[in-house]
Amino acid sequence: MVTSCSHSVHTGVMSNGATLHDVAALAGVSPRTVSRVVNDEAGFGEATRLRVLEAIEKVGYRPNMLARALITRRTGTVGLVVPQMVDPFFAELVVGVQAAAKASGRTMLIATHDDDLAEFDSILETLSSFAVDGAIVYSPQGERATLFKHAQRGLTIVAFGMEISGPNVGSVLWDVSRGAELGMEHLVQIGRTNLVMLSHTDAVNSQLLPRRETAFRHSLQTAGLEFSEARVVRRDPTIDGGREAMQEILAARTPVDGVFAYNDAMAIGALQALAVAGIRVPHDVALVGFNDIAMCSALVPSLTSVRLDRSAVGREAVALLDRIRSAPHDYEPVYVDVELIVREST
Amino acid sequence: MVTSCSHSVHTGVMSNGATLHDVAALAGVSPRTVSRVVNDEAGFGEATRLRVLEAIEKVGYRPNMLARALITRRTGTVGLVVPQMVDPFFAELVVGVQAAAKASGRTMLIATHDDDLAEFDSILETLSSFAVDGAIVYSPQGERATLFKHAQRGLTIVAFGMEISGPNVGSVLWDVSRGAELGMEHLVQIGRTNLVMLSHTDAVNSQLLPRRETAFRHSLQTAGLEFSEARVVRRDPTIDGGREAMQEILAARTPVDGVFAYNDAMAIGALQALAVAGIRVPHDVALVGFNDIAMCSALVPSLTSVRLDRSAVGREAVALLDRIRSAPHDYEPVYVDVELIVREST
DNA sequence: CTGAAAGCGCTTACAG
DNA sequence: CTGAAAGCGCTTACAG
Repeated sequence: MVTSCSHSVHTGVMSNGATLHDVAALAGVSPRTVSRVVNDEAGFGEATRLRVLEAIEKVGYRPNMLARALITRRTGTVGLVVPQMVDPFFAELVVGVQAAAKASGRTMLIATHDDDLAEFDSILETLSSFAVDGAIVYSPQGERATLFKHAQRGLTIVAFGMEISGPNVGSVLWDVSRGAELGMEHLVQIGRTNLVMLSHTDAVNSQLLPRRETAFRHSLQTAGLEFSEARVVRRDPTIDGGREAMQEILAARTPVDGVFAYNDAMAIGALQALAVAGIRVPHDVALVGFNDIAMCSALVPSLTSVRLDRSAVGREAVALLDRIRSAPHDYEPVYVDVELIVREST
Repeated sequence: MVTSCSHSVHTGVMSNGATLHDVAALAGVSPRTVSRVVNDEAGFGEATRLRVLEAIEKVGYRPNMLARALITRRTGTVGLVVPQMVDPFFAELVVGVQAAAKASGRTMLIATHDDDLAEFDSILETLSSFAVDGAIVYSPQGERATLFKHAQRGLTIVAFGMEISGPNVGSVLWDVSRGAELGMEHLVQIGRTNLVMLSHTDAVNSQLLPRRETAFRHSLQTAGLEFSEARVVRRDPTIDGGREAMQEILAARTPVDGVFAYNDAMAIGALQALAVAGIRVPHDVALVGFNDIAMCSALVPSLTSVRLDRSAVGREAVALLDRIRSAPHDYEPVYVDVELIVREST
């Protein structure tokens, strides 16, 4: 009985090739029976099962997922697509989704689109062609058409941070406005009245970005505090941007005892500018960040920030993916709570 | 002539299915000819080509990579496997490899193993079964056996940060010891004589970690400075760990005017501890970090650090992958230069 | 409890 | 310049 692998027996390298046929031949059964054993289908004798298992072991058989997926259209894999990983917010989001994917027994493959729409499209194309069980995505600039296109072609998609739903596509969001209000209410509650916001340069043009600014204005109004344009300074959402914005506010001698930052990076920059200027946090100025990246608790003083539960986000995304797959109807967007984590900076 | 797609014509959802056959039928040619056009094989008339292209457009045909890869064993995809993404060092390494992969026309799929060997093994298994063109990996704890196993089964592997080579596996490294020496030589050169090191807790047990400590001792010796155990404090390689280590040194009243940190996170922690203690950087104490994460230049004072060129690392890794694939012989490990980036902290 | 046949969507020799 | 046949490695009805 010949039981050698199909490929390159003589090369020595890459014993890549044992197939169902090789196992079947060695075990003296049909490929169909080996398939049954491999997939735990039941409908075979215990003796047969042992013989097959032994043969599998002997030839080092591993099922070819490509062949399997070509038929079943399932791979036990989910794609995760984010803009980038250098921002800790996304790096930590990945951890949350990863945990959920693992818990559901799936391998997660990650890709980054760097806010490039063509790249995003190409990534979804690749994931589609690999027959991933679904894609969990953070769309560039909240772009929708690409999502609908791939969903319509058969890719199950869950989008983060934007409201979208339709055949084969759903979304998981968090209430950014509510988060911003929590931060602002906290500043008011601890007695701060001269509040400023360090905002994102693009906050005026984008679909998604202005929500924190709107919440800032709204919260001032609710607290009976006065708003003026001088109280919002916009820069890149980075440490450098935050430092510059804070310096500009100090240079303009705008009265300030409370700062709300677009994100934690800007808050860290503000912390530096305040330290250099000899202004004490929180004694003279209280400071609130956004996202609660891991570094917030390691800063001196540690930073009060708005947290999104990334594990919850991951769980909800994977769960929604499964619901859509089992019945591809429209699903309501899922909301995940945000909370304010109060630390030394306030 | 019937030209409808193979699947679920009546569902409306998921027009997933146009195949070579559908295109061929519409264009009035054989599937073989469509395949030629799709793959730019040449050997067909211009008129035929146009007719096929039109048909492809009309039915929305996209080649099924699963079917193609089942035969060709190639996918135009490379896997990147790292421990995690929360450490900016890895997040930034991903950027470097991503750029190189894109430049070579490939899509990169990333996975994280979280230093779990079983997870690492399973990820390589998945990548293998997807027939990626190769895997670029940062092995957990420098583990080798898993790499050899998958390489032998046919997966082309390039490993980071460890010396390994063999059939189907190569490596790209950087000289950590040299980097540490550069940092130490710089501290000595600017006149610092009381040097301490903030080291990694596990630096004593591991294969990879002790190199920086060894370089620290060696550099002291070269400079004619005295070494004592009190001059090395080990903690978690985090901001908190760095702060604690620095605080311990200050509390012990160990004379110190120069600090070499295991990585940038520990250096940031040290910066905080020094600031709280009212010690000026670099006037009283000079500080050198390791890895040169992006944040180094945004700190106040900005942090001198040992930089690894992540773009170069990415390029070398992808290039080595191609060389191994084109001729799977043993290749010498590739070394990438490290350099010291001097900033305000020294 | 088990197997022979068809086929997933494509490419690879081979023949004209 | 073009096509009919075989087959990549597996699963899915179907038959016994």
